[in-house]
Amino acid sequence: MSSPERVSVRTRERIDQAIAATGYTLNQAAQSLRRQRAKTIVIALPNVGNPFYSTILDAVVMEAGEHGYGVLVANRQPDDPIEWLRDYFFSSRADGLVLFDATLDAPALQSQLAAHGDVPFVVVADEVVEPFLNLVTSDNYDASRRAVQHLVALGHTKIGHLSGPQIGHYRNERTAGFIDAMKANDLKLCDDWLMRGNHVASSGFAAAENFLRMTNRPSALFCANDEMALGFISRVHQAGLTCPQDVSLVGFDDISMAEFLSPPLTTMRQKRNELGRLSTEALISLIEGRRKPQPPFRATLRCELVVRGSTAPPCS
Amino acid sequence: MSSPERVSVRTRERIDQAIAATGYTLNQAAQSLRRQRAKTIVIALPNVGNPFYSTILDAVVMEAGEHGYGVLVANRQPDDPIEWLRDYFFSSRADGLVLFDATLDAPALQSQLAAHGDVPFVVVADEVVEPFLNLVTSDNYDASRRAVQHLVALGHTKIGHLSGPQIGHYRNERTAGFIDAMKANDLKLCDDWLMRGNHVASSGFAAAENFLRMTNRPSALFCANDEMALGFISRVHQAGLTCPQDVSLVGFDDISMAEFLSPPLTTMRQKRNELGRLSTEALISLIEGRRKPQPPFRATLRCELVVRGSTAPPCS
DNA sequence: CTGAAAGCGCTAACAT
DNA sequence: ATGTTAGCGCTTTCAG
Repeated sequence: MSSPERVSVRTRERIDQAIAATGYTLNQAAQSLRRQRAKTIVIALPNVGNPFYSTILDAVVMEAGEHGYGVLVANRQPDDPIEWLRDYFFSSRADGLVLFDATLDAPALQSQLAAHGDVPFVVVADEVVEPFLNLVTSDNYDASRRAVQHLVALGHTKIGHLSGPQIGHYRNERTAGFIDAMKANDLKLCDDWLMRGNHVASSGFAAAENFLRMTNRPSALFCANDEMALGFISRVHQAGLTCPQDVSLVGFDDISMAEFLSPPLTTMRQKRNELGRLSTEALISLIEGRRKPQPPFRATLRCELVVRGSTAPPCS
Repeated sequence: MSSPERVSVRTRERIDQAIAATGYTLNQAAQSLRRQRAKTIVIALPNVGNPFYSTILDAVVMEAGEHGYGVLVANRQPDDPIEWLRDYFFSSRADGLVLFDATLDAPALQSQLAAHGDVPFVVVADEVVEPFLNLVTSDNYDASRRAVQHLVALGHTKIGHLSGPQIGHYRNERTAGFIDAMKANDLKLCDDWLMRGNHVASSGFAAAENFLRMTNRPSALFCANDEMALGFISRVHQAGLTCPQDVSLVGFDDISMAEFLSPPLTTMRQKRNELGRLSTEALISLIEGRRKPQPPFRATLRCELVVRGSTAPPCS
């Protein structure tokens, strides 16, 4: 019975009593079958083990729960990720998708899902993906500019960048922001100082090897995420140099540990809770038809610079 | 059709063709309803955001996926956690539970679930919970002893301990292992050196405040997890002391970042992947009746000491 | 080996 | 305001 209003108060009471007495619970499987709605969403992550994603997952689960939705985690992709995601929906296991993986070909997925009855999905990514997709993102470009600005304000002129990977043909927003900020400040972009990592600590470690071999080193580095900054500091310390005396470092994300690193990490905080909450809320509105699919849902969250010990004026 | 053998090869072929042609996908909701099986398990975590749990979640999702099971994440508990978990099962949303939260009253949950048709569940916890429950755990007691042994071997005699919280009336295995190892080595247990934290970095930070105020400080500290060790180091460095010169530190877990801390953290590695995989495998066996509920499934995984830079012989 | 039919528990539509 | 019924898509049983 879905219309509580259609029944008299007295009957309602008797029903409630019976429910309490017998311990009745609605059978979700039957309801799903009948309603063609699973009250479940899927969240697809490239890697749950990553502390950045897990906090978001937290927020997604919270928000979904408040709307009575369960959250299925889809962690890794087999050979054909799109095929695999399709299954969740065509088998009516789930009503929608929060996609945290720009390495998936979102437009292709879109057309796949549309072919079988338009499953709504929301992308959470750093890149500004196709404008017809629902997207929640941070102001990566602008945040990166502000990160550089912070270093410039401290007096740095020799600034390097450790970027994340290039995703498909999308513009890497953080790298773009870095480059434009350097140009805006008339600072030289040295090719050697533009390094590429893949968002894990070991790639920061490797970049530091590089850094240490340089004869002309930058006095500051803007890292595209905190984990790479962590790896970088690790190697630098190992070589007997110290941060921020020998090199200032700005990270990105503000993972929970950033505050407790040595030195505490200056970083651009992403509102990860908001990313998770907002995307889930939008998805559920879409599923329940409260929001029209056109125009696409778009949200950009502002990042916030958190100044800690890893940045200081240059030493020379 | 569930018995592929009952049909002739030729018919089978025709069926497969039809499937390919029409893009048929099995409707999970209907199957669940008919079979009274959701092919879904629930994983209950105290906090997904914690990097320790998220890696395990990773493994659980993997293993479940290989058996065709989906994984629902149940993150936080409302007022009555047991009531709330019950719902997943009585509403036939899920067939079993991996419970990563010893703060839940597992025996009470057990009886609740048994009342409504015996939902199988497996507990993953550090404490040795009731022997009639299915449990996957690490050899926490023994691992802690070995952690102390490592410090003793380096020449430490003044050893402190930063413990995790006390869960219900269970014995804190790591603290017990620490105490027994100290006794076995005829080392003095100083009350001041026995501190309590709650597994988050800030509690390690707070413990270090304490440490710094001591007139007679231990030369080494065994922390019940890596995050507390991180917080501890952070505060100690801030005070101008260094690790391991002024204090040696052993952590527990070997979270992915431990290797990249400054100094790299010596720690007891838990096989978190195994914890996740094994518990899920056992749960699915239980669900599918391949394993009999009696005797309970019990597994204890050995931890492994990973020696890095945060431990050294005492300096004086 | 194949076809037919009942029914899992629910909801929406219709009848009273 | 309440009662009845058909049918969601599947599996299982029973008949051919």
